[in-house]
Amino acid sequence: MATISDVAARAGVSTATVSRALNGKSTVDPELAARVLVAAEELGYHPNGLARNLRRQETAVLALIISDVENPFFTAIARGVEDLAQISGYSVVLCNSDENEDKERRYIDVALQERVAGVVLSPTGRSTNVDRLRRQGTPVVAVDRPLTGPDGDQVLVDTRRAASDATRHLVAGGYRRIACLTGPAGVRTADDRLAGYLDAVGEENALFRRAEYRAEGARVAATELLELAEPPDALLVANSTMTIGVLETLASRGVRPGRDVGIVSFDDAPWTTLIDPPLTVVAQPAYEVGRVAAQLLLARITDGTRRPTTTTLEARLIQRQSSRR
Amino acid sequence: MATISDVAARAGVSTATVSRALNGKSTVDPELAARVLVAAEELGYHPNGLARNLRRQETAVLALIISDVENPFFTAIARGVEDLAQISGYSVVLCNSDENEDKERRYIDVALQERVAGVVLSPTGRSTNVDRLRRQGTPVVAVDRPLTGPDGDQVLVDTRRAASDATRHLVAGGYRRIACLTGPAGVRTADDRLAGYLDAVGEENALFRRAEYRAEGARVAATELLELAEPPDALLVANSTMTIGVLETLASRGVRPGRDVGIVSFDDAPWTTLIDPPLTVVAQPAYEVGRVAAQLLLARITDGTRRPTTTTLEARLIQRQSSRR
DNA sequence: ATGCGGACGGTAAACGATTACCCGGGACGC
DNA sequence: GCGTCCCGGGTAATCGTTTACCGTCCGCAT
Repeated sequence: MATISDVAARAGVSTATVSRALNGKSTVDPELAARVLVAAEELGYHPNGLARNLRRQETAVLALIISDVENPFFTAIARGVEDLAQISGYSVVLCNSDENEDKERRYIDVALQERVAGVVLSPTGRSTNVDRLRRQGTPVVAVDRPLTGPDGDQVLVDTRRAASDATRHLVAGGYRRIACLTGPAGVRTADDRLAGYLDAVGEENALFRRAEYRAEGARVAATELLELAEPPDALLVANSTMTIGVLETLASRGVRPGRDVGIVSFDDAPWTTLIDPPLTVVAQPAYEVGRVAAQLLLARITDGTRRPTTTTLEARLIQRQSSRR
Repeated sequence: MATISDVAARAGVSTATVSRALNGKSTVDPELAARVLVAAEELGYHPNGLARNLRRQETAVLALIISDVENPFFTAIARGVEDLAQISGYSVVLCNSDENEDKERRYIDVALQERVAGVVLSPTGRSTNVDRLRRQGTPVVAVDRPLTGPDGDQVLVDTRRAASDATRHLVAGGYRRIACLTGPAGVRTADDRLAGYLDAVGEENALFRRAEYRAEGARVAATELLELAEPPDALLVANSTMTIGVLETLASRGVRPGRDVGIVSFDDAPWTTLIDPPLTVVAQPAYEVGRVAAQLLLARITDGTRRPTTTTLEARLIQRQSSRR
C-alpha cells in the first residue's frame, strides 16, 4: 500500500510538502500541490490513519456501547448518535455488550486501546468499568441509565414519572388490580419503572415480577401472574421485547389483551399499532437521546473542563386501545 | 496516559522487556515479569493500540457496513458477525450506510484509513466502491447482495427460490390474483424476489409494485394496488419493514389480512406471531449469514490466496394463518 | 547595494509500540 | 582451562504520519 514517501518521491517533493498539500494546513505552491494530488491519485494513496492518529494524538472515532443491538430502543439511539457524529466528521463504533458486564469491560478496554475520542454507553451495572475510562481522561456520556459514581454527563429519560403516569392512566381506565413486569433488580431503568408504578398504586397494592429484559423471561413472569388466585386485570410492561413475550403468553392462554387484561408497554415499537387492539405505549425519545448524547460528548471532547450535565427527556404516553375496556 | 517507557522506568527494565513480558512472546525472567506486571497495574497502563497496530501492520478490527441498523434482518447479521469475531479476538465496527452510496463510500474510506483487517458489507449499488478496497488488498465479504465485479467471497440467501416457493404456496392456497411488493430496481434482493415471484405466476399474470424498503413507500404502493379495478387477493411483500406499512394500509381501509387478502412477508420478525392472523413468513437465516460471513472473512485474512467462495443459504417458509382463507 | 522579513519547502524529531540485532555471562563439552 | 552455545535482556531501528525548526530565496525598503 502506497505511503506518503512514495507519493513524495513520485511528485519529486518532500513528505512534509505532501502532508501539507493534502491537509491544506499551510500554503503550498499551487503547482507543487497539483503534482502531489496527481501522484497521490495515480498511486491510489490513502493516508494511514493509524500513523496519523498516533502522531496527532487524537482520533475521530466514538465508541457506542449499548446493551442490545436487537432492541429498537437502542438502535434508535445508535442512529441518533451516528447522525450527529457524522456531520462533525466522526465515525461511530458500535459495540454490543449484551447486558453482560464482562463484555462491557472488554469493549471498554478496546475503546481505551484504540484511543477513541469518546464513549457513549448504557452502563450495564455497577459502573466500576467507567472509572477506568475516566482515569484515563476519556470523555464518557451515559445514556438511558445513570452512572453511580461522581457526576458525569448523562442523558436520561424520566422513566419513573412515565411509569407512574402510565399506571394512573390504567387506574383511570377502571383497572383495579394492576401488575408491573419489570427488568432485573439493579438495572436502573427497571428499578425506576417499578418505582413509578409503586408511586401510583401504593406499596400496599404492589403486584410485580422481575425478569430479564427479554421475551423469554417475560413469558415465565406473565404466566406466574396469570396463575395467581387473584390475577391482575392490567399489566404495565417495562420494555417492548418483554411485551412480545407477554402477548404470546396471553394468546396461548386465550386471554384477550385490552378486553380481559389491560396493557401498557414501554417503547413505541413499529408493530404496536398492528396488533389487535393497538397497544397503548410509553414512547421514549430514543433518537433524541442519541443526538443529545453525541452533542454532549463532542462538546466535552473539545472542552474537557465543561461542567457535567444531566439531561432528562420526557417520555410520552400514547393512548391506544389496549388500555381501555 | 502512561506509556510503555513509563512502565519500563518504574519496573527498572527496558521497554523491550516490558513488551515481551506483557505479550508473552519470548521468555522473560519471572521476577522481572512480575515487576513489570506490578508497574503496569500501578500506572493503569493500557498499551496504545494505534502504535501497536502501526508497528505490527495489522489491526484486529472488522468493519461491518450494513444498509439499515433498524432493520432486524441486518441487526441479526450484525450479531452473527460480532459473535464470531469476538471469539477470534476481533472487534466489529458497525457502520450504517442507509442505502446511500455516498455514505457507503465514506465508510469504506474510513475502513481503508483505519486499515481494518477486513470488511463485511451489504453492497448498496453498483459496487465500484468495493474495487477500491480490493485494489488495496483489504479482504471483503459481501452479504445479502452479490458483488457485480469479478468473483469475491459472498454469503447470500436463495431469495429467488424462496420468493417463488412463497408464491406457489399462495397459489396452492387458492389465491388467484397475487401481487408482489418489492424494493427498488437495482437492489439485487428486490429484483431476485420479484424474479422468483414471476417464476411462479408467469409474466402474463404479473402484478407488482416497487418501493423503498420502508414502511412509507409500501403504504403508497399498497394503496395503489388496492385501488385497482381488479385488486389483488394476495400479496407477497419483500421485507418486514414494508409489511408494517402494508398492514397499516389494510387496517385503515378495513381490509382483513388473511381473510380478504392473503399475505406472505419476507423476514420472520418477532412480532409476526402477535398479529391476527399470524403472518406466514419467509424466514431468512440472518444470524447464520453473519456467522458464515465472518468465518469467510477471517479465513481470507489469514490466507489471502484462498479461492473465493459463494455460500448460498436457504430461506424457510413458515406457514401461519395469513396465507389461508 | 545591502539588509531584512516573509513565504515556502526540506530535514528530522517526534508519537508509542514491536522486534531485529547484538552483547554479556553462565553452562557445558572437550 | 578454554571455546562454544544458548539464553535473557538492552539498544536502536522501524511502522507512516505530522510538525517544529531551519535554510533559502525573493522582493522591497532604505
